[in-house]
Amino acid sequence: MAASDGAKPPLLCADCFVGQHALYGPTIKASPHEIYIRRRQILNLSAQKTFLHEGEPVTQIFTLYSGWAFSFRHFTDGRRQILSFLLPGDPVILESLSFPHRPAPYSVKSLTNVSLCVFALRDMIGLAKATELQNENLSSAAWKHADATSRRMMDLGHRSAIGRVSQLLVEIERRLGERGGVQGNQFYFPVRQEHLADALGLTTVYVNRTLDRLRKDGIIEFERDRMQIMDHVTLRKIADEE
Amino acid sequence: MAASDGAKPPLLCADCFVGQHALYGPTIKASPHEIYIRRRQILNLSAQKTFLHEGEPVTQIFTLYSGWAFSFRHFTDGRRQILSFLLPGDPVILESLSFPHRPAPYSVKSLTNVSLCVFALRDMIGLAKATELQNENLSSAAWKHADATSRRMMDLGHRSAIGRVSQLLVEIERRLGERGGVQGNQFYFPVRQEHLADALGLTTVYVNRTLDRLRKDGIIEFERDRMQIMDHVTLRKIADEE
DNA sequence: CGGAATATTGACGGCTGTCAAACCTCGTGG
DNA sequence: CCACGAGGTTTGACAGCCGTCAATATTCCG
Repeated sequence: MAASDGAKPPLLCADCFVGQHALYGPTIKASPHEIYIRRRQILNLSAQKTFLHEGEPVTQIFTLYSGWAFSFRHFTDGRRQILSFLLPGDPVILESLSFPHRPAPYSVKSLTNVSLCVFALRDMIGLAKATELQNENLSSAAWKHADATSRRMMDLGHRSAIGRVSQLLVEIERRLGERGGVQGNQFYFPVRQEHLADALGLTTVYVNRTLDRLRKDGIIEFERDRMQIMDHVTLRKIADEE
Repeated sequence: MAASDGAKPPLLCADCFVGQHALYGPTIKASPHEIYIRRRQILNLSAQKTFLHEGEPVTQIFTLYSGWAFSFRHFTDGRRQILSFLLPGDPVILESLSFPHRPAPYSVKSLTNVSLCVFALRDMIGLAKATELQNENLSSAAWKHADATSRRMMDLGHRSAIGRVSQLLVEIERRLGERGGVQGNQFYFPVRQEHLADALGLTTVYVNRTLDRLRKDGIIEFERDRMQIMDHVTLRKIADEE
């Protein structure tokens, strides 16, 4: 099961459920000590803390052990675009493994209390080069992430509000489900409507109307911090077609 | 001056104006032979040919010597998103240097007749690793391209039609100008309104109305294959603010 | 308990898509 | 040299999605 909000990582990486599904999965299974010795610290942050800043040099990368976060960029006029939501187990700023000398292409902010396992970028580049399997694994993850982000950005210009919202819900449920974060048909969802608006290129008012429509049509149920999907088939259909 | 539509590259890379401004600039200046021996062929294609296919393995990368092309992806419903326009001198599928084992993340199609200098991906990876300066140059170019694409995709959700069109025109004029492709305030522009629509997430009808508005306001002039910018200040202002 | 953050609802208007038709340009074949 | 057809551009009428502005309700948290 995914680590819940505020939970602390185990002392030894060998005992870490999250790590075995993380970017360094191949290594941690074969030799957890290799990860453990590279973990520089465990960082516990409260909600609403920006711990990676767009444009600044990147010297550390992270694994989000527990809690939620999100990556974002600012427009010149101050609005922000949320690029992706980061769930427990997700790597943070993985791109820097491929482009170690480039400044951060986005900022990252905690949405809830989070625990982060911190690694020096230098160490992890060394690890990546150590074995071909691990290198392929990291490079593959970086590529998939870039691909998914680019595809989502594409969608913004072409889908209706209800399609965008549905797509995001389907994606989040899938990603949470892969790591045991879904109970029955509901899951923890600490996302405000303002965050949805910033992620989907909508206003909070229209996000609210769209969620309301999905609720009135019996497709979802939700309250603060909780999302429940009542009709997966229809939600997926809307996500694909609208 | 940039190579014009249909022009053929010189026999020797040492004589190539385009190459000196291309991704392998540092090497070609110091030692043009290093590039020349890696050029596998010169490929001449007519307009409307797709020469790189999304999802297929990448074994060759290109420099677009003359003519225009564009990169794109398809949505499940058949619509397409143009990711970027490729101008004379631009590298094609540069990302593969960073992710050599990944399939192509997009397709590329010629807009006019084009001449392409073709290199084996393997050879260029070798070149990149040969010197630190060249490696940094290539990595930097790949990163900048990814950054620009991501930023443009972001914009699509947040800017009005006239803002998007203006931004694209400003960008194209800038990129063409950097390589001598602008005469006075006008330039060759072999882009159909349908392509603009696919790049900007609009319909052709609305692209037409938007261009018409810019023309009636005295900001641009255009006809088939030619674009002229009459009022740079206002165009830039619209591109930035709307 | 009080204030801040978040969610909800209503009224209104504009931007943009859709559908359709006409027009124009260019290359091609007769 | 003209006729023709395909591709591309332009214009009109209309509808609907979504933003804006504003007010109110609700929940959270100190």
